[in-house]
Amino acid sequence: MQTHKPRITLKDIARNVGVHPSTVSRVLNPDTRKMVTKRIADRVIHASEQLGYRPNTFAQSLRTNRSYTVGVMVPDLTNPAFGPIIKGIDNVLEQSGYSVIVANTDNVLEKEKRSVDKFHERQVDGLIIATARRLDDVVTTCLEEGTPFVLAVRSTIEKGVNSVVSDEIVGGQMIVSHLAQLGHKKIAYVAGPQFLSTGFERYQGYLQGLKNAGLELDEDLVAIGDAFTEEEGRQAAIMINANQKPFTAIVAANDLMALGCYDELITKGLKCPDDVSVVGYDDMPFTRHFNPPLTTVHTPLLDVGMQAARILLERIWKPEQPAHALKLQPHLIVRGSTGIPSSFSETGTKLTN
Amino acid sequence: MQTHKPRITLKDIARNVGVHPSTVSRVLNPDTRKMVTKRIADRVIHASEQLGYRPNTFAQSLRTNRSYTVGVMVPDLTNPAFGPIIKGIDNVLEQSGYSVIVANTDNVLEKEKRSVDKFHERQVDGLIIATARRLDDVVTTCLEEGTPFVLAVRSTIEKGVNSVVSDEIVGGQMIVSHLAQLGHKKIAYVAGPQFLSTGFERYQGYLQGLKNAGLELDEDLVAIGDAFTEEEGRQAAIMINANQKPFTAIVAANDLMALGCYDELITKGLKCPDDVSVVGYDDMPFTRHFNPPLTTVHTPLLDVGMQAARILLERIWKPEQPAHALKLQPHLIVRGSTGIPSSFSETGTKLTN
DNA sequence: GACAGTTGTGCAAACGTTTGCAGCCCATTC
DNA sequence: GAATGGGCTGCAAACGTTTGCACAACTGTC
Repeated sequence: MQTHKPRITLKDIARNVGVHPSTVSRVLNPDTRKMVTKRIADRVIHASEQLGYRPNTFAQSLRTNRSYTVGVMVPDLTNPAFGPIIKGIDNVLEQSGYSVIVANTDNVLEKEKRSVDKFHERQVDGLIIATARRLDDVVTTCLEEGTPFVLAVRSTIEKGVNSVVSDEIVGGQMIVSHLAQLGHKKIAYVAGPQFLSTGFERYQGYLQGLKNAGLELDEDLVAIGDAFTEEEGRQAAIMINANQKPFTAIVAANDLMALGCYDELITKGLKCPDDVSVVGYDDMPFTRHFNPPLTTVHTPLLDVGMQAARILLERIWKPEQPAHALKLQPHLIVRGSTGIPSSFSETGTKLTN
Repeated sequence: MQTHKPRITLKDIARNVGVHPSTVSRVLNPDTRKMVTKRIADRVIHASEQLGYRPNTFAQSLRTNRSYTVGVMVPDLTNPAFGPIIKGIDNVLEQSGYSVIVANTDNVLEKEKRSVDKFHERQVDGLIIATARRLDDVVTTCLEEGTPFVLAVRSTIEKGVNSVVSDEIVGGQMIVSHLAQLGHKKIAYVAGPQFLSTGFERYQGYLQGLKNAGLELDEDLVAIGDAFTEEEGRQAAIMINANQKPFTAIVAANDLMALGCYDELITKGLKCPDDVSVVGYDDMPFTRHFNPPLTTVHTPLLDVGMQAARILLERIWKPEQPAHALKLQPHLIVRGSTGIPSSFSETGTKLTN
């Protein structure tokens, strides 16, 4: 039967010191402390810490309409890519006294809406959205309602939104350029969902990369997955294989899908990179330990989180500022999953069984 | 220049319908709805959704002293083990209308204290703590203050705390038993921090496992890392190697440390599992893709999160209930990193270079 | 010594809910 | 028809802050 300590309020301190609660409030609030005599202020401060005063954030928020709270929406917490992002966000926000509320939406629209509703109810001061589709209801309503928010990782087609993403198109190009340089000519593509900016733009990067390298697009070597998952990656790889066209490399829209490709290659008895090279995207944790270590594009996830948080803070402070669309530069990390194409598999012989 | 919609309050609805705000409140609150006539209730509900009413949670919380918010403390969000846990927590809590505030503490005590302070200020209804040390100031103060909380993954030595963990001792035993069955006799151990229950109990399980198998402990084959990280795992493996005692298997206190061991084996030119078998712990995402696929103990991380959340809810509802210490059963997942010991490496020949 | 100006403090309203209490109305009962 | 009682609704206080305003007490000037 534990007895909860009774909450200490401004009134208690005031009574203790012998002043009015409003004076105590002024002392304890940095912005107004200068209004009150140092002598009294000291006594108030002393009393407050002696009594163990903790402001009641509800009362504060009710009065001021600021919650010092931001909402973060992520599609899937089991995807290791999102841990670092949240960590980055938390890092910078907690330093400014903000707390982060997370919501895992499982990529389902219904949940996203519910979450953003909940966030509104809770009067978050701002939102960081990592779930955006290229055209996204949730985002447009946030825009209309004037909620400060910034997109992370995924952007939308509309302009004038705060966002911090990595330059996916450049990333896609880098990959193809790397493969072309190794001598690959038949480069398959396992695309991510085209309704996500990441899926779409990486694919655009791939197309541009082909053009740059003077290679031609073969649509039989492209398959589009419905989600950024291992399983979808595997299915896409299966579909490409089913077309019976020879290829020496396969680039996947993210690391998870690349893993799916690994699986399919194994079941087909193909060795990576000897028979076919594979490259992923994201450089999520531990990709270097995969078998083989995955060549991928590194996106600075922690930075994405931190920058998103910084921009959000700016918007919260001065909402009228123009939107800030930040593009971080990705870079290619070459590991063991890419190599010189084998003339063997290039003939397609092995692919048909 | 977006014009924020003015907030709709109970008073607005009341005026609209022509009743008193308190009546509106009673209608909108499920527990009290039955108090008011259906006819009026319907009109209130209609008006409320037509006006787009959103309750002000601050006012509610201020009045009721319940925030429908819980705090979650994790040591490191980049560790993929914690994503699933948080997801599990979020899943069950959001269904009951709770929001989760996360704090990443980087394993530093200072931050943990700050976080828990912050949580108190925000009047969270409960805490889920995944950062606990075996003796932990933060936990004991929470206990004294009567804050409802439950430990996840890591427990403390004191009894009478709510917790949901996996049975680490059994897990440790299973590993040794598996290796012994394969014929291993010299089994090294890369221990985690002994001030964490996971580190400590897994080691105890290892010791017990040796005893069960009739094997003797060789302290030269044990090294203790200061953190559950790749780097610490590598360092520990280096120390064990430095002792120049032969061994055919090495069990690491978690998957990350096992990866560190992989690295050290590679630099020593040893093959896994041909020369030495390696076992991890946790079965974090993608371990099956490692090179070689890591034999490990699966701890049901998602379940841990979900159960922790459920228990927390129970405690919030009826705080006087006795504490609930839940132990989930782990199970061994055998993959490619363990095999029959080679008599070759057993002689220690290769270990000395 | 009256005045204006400055500085510091108290007063009270307000933020939007919830909830015990009081009172009204209507139906039921004798 | 009066009394009893039960079902609905309104009233007002309270939760703990913040903040515009009023006011008191000084300081300095003419």
